[in-house]
Amino acid sequence: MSKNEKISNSVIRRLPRYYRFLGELLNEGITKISSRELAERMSVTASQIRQDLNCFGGFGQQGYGYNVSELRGEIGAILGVNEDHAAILIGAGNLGRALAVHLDYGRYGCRLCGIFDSNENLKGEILGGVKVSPMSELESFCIKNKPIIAMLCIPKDAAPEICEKLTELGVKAFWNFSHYDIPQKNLPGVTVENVHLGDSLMYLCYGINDKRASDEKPEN
Amino acid sequence: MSKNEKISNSVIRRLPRYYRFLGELLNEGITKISSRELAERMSVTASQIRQDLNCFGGFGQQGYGYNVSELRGEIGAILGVNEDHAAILIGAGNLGRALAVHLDYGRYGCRLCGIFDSNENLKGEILGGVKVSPMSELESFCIKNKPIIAMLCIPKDAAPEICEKLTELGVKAFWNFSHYDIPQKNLPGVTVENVHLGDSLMYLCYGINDKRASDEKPEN
DNA sequence: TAGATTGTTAATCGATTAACAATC
DNA sequence: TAGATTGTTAATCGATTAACAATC
Repeated sequence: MSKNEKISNSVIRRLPRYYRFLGELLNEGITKISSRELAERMSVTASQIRQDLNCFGGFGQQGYGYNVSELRGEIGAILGVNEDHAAILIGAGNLGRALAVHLDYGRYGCRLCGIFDSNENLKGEILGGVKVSPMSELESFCIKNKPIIAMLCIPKDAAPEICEKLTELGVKAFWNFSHYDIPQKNLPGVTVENVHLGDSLMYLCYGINDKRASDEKPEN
Repeated sequence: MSKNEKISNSVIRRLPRYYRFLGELLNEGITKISSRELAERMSVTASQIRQDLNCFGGFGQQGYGYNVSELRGEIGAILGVNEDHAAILIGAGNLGRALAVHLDYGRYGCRLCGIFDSNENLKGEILGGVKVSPMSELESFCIKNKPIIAMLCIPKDAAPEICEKLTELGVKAFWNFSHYDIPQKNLPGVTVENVHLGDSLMYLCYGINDKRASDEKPEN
C-alpha cells in the first residue's frame, strides 16, 4: 500500500469486482488491458478505474496499459485473498448450511473451521467438511482456535447476545445474515457486513413498481 | 408518490432499512417517533431521514414527529411490499434451496411460484411448498404464469443464456446469485440485483487486513 | 401561546468525471 | 520518434449535513 491516505469505502467496495473481472480476462488468455477496455467491459468509466487503482499505487505502464495477471495479483493482495482467516458459522439452518457447503472460502482468504448450532440433533453432522458442534462448545472452541470471522445465520433475537459474546472472544469480522442490524459504531476495530437479503429483495420490488409507474405515465 | 422528480438510488437503498426499523418500533409498541430519535437508533443523521422521506411526501407532523404505523405503511407502499409478484427460482442447489425455504416471500411483496433445475433427479421434489420442475418446462411455465422476478442460483456459464431467455419471456427483475454479472445497461426496463456473496466476503477480509495494518502503525 | 419538530433551502462534503501533462 | 495510455490535477456532479423558517 504505497499511498498513506485512508481509502474511501466506495473504492474498497469496487475492488472485489475488479478482481473478478481480471480473473475472467486471465481465463480468456488476455494478458494486457487498458483502463478504457476494462471500463467498457465493466460498464464504468476509465477515469474511475485509474483513480481507484492509483489509491494503492501505479500498477500500470504509460502507453501500454495494465498487465492483467500482475494487476489481479496486486488487488488480491490488497483484499487479502491469500490470507487464511479462520471463520466460524453460527446457525446451521437452511441458509447456514448453504453457506457452509456452497462457498469456496479458500478463494476469499478464509477457512471455515467451526459450525455451531443450538439444535443438539445436528451435533456431529458434517457440512462443507466441518463438524457441527453444540453452542455449549462455542466458547472453548474460540479460546482454542481464535476464529476472527463469524458468519451469523441465526434468529434475530439470538443475535445481539451472540454478537457480544463473540466480540469478547476476539472475533474481528461479522458476516451477518440475521435480521438483526449489528451496529458497527459500538464495535471499534471490528468489521461488520450486515447482508439483509430481504432488503435486497425489496429493492428489486421497488424497481418493478417504479418501472411500471413510468410506463403508465411516460411523459418524462 | 407526491413529488415528481426521480428518486436517487441512494435513497431507495435506504428505504428497506427504514421499513425494518419502523417494524421493530411497532413491535415495541412505540407509536410516534421524531427524526432525531429514529436517527439515533439507526446511526444516521436526522437530516438524512427527513430529506429521504420528503422525496415522497410530508409524512410527518411539525412539532410532533412521525406516526410509526402510518410511516411504515407509506414506505411499505412505496417499496411495494403488499404486491404479489410471481417469482421463479432457477437452480435448486445448496444456495437455491436455502433461498426457497428460508425466505418469507410474502413479506417482501413476492410469491415463489416455480423452481427449475437441470438435474432431472430433483424433479418433483418440494421446496418451500413449490415443486421442482425440469428446465425443459421453463418456457411453457413462463408463458402460462408470467413470472416477473427470477432468482438465479446457477453456475456462471449457464447464466447469460438463461438471463436472455427469461428476459424474452417477460421477466422484469433478476435477483442474481450466480458468479456472472448481469449487465443492467443492455436490459432497459429490467431491474437487476447482482448479489455476489464472494465480493461481500472479500470486503470483510479487506477490513480485517486493514485494521491489522493500522494496529501495526497507529501513528495516524 | 410556547415548545418542538418538521419540511426545505443553503452550505458542505465527498465522489465521479474530464482533461492533460508525464512517460513508456 | 510518434502514438498510446497512464497518473494526477482540476472541474463537475451528487449526496449529505446544517440551518432555519413554517407550522403543528
